[in-house]
Amino acid sequence: MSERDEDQADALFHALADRTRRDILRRVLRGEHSVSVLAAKYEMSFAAVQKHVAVLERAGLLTKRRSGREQLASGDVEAVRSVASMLAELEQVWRGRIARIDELIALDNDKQQ
Amino acid sequence: MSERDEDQADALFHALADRTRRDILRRVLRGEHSVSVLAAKYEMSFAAVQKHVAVLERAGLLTKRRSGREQLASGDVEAVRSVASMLAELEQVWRGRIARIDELIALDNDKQQ
DNA sequence: CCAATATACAACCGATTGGTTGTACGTTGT
DNA sequence: ACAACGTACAACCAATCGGTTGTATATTGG
Repeated sequence: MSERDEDQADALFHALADRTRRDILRRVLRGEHSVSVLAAKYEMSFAAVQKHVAVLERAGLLTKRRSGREQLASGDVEAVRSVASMLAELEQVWRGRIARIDELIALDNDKQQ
Repeated sequence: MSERDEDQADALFHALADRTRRDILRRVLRGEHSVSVLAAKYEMSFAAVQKHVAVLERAGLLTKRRSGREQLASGDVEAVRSVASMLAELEQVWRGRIARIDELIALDNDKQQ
């Protein structure tokens, strides 16, 4: 695994490790939302929400599109899938362990016969 | 989604948002490793690695088992799967958006006929 | 034209993070 | 018995995080 991939993984998991950001992500996956419309949903300053959006954007989990004075944020499902595939990879590592255990059991059965 | 679930999600994503911890998780998913054996693999102090293991343990991504003076850590694939299912849920949110777009297209086609 | 709106960004703050060293304590091998 | 080993945990530190307020800039509606 390359250094770039690890940086990307750091950014993705970090972005997801905050409930406000996960909630923003759910909203923008549902459809486009301007930053100020998003900000209105939370009991924190506009600037705070804007920072959360920026973290999600840097991780690639959402993209922004200008429309007049508004900035419309939209969730990127491909980035979500890339995280899912990292976890699938981890599960594969675990499957290898089970396969090795099964192999040992099989060898043991052979011996006993 | 309950507050407890959100706390758990915070802990899980935070635990995964560090490359050393992801690497430790890969190793312990492959099989049991003592904390000191894990510590030997990284260019940082034993205490630092021990803290990383503790973060993974608190998130439920690994469990420890005492064996004499050693503490054997083992990865928990169920916790990995629970993260994967959170992402699947996000992807479902996105699918709803697509479904609504398709619906609008269908309505538009009806009008034009 | 200009007041209101939407955004961006810097500076600041307390809490948390990821690392260190040092100390303490149970377990083990000789 | 005791030195070496494996672990736990506290105290500390610099850097980052999640939040704030304040300021600047571009766009819009009346």
